[in-house]
Amino acid sequence: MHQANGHNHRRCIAAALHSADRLCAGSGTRMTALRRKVLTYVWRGHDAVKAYDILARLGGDAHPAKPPTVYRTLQFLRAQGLVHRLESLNAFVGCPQPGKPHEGQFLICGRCGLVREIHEPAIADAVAEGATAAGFRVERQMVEVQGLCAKCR
Amino acid sequence: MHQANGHNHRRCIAAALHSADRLCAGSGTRMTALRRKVLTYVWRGHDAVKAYDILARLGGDAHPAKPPTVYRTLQFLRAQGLVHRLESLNAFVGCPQPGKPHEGQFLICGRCGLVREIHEPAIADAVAEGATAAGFRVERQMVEVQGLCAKCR
DNA sequence: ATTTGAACGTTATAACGTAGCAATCCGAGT
DNA sequence: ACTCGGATTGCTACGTTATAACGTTCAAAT
Repeated sequence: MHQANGHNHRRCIAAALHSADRLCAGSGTRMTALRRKVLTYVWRGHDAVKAYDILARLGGDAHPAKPPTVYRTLQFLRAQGLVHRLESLNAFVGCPQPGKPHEGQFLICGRCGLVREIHEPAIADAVAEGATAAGFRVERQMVEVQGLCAKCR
Repeated sequence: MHQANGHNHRRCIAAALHSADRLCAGSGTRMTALRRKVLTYVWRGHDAVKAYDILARLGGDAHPAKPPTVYRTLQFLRAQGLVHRLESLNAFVGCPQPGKPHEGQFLICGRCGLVREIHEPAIADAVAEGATAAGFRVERQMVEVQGLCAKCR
């Protein structure tokens, strides 16, 4: 436990929480207990998390949380760049390098659920160029790749 | 009407229906009245269509259609390559060049809703290369760009 | 201590999508 | 023409994803 996939996952979680504190301090926002709880759960692994799974984790059975609680919190975390939404899965994943604004690309393993975020300028540039050639002004790129990760292929 | 955006849109619809007949004939499937109706509605313009909008159009108010009818039909049209799903919009759009299997990219205008499908090998290649470099085996690429079209920018 | 805006709670509902089974259609083979 | 079997469509019911609107609490700054 905490050692799966050849890495100490506690470090991943700790790094995410640390980045969160840093970013909130920098943006004049607050890293509250709820936000920390949600971010920690998003980082329970390197796969994507469903909003309603988070929901079920908050408050337990007796006092379940309501959808807006989770969606608001996720929106905050996304605004800070701490979490990304995967459009093709309707799910969320922690950003391993928050802080720098970036056009990330996501590799999604259909077998084990692993989500790997990469930042290839060649991809972003090709997309920007293709869009520009078609007369489009780009505001946001969404690049998601379904496939098999190195371990599962 | 039918002349908006500097083109005769009836030709777009006619071309889509013709491609549909051709593809169905080739694949041993049937282009039924329902499928024709849905495809025609998807092609009512060059923007994306929501499943429940199609639903509302089928059967009218007195005898409304049910969700499975529409989703099944859309799935069929997607399998034939006649329609694509836009993951970032939860919506559907007609494919202007059905028949050839392809890795398309979608440019979505946030102002007028126009969806333009492009096929830039440079994008597909860059994505494939980035994924391969990360050890991933690519099965499906999803590239969707939000922005402003030439007219709206 | 009071103010004030952010954060969180709650109810209700909208929007999106699928499982499973029944009825019907339609074309191939007789 | 007839019938048989698979494809297609209809339907009920339900599951999943997401947001609107408003009330309450909390915490930092004056």
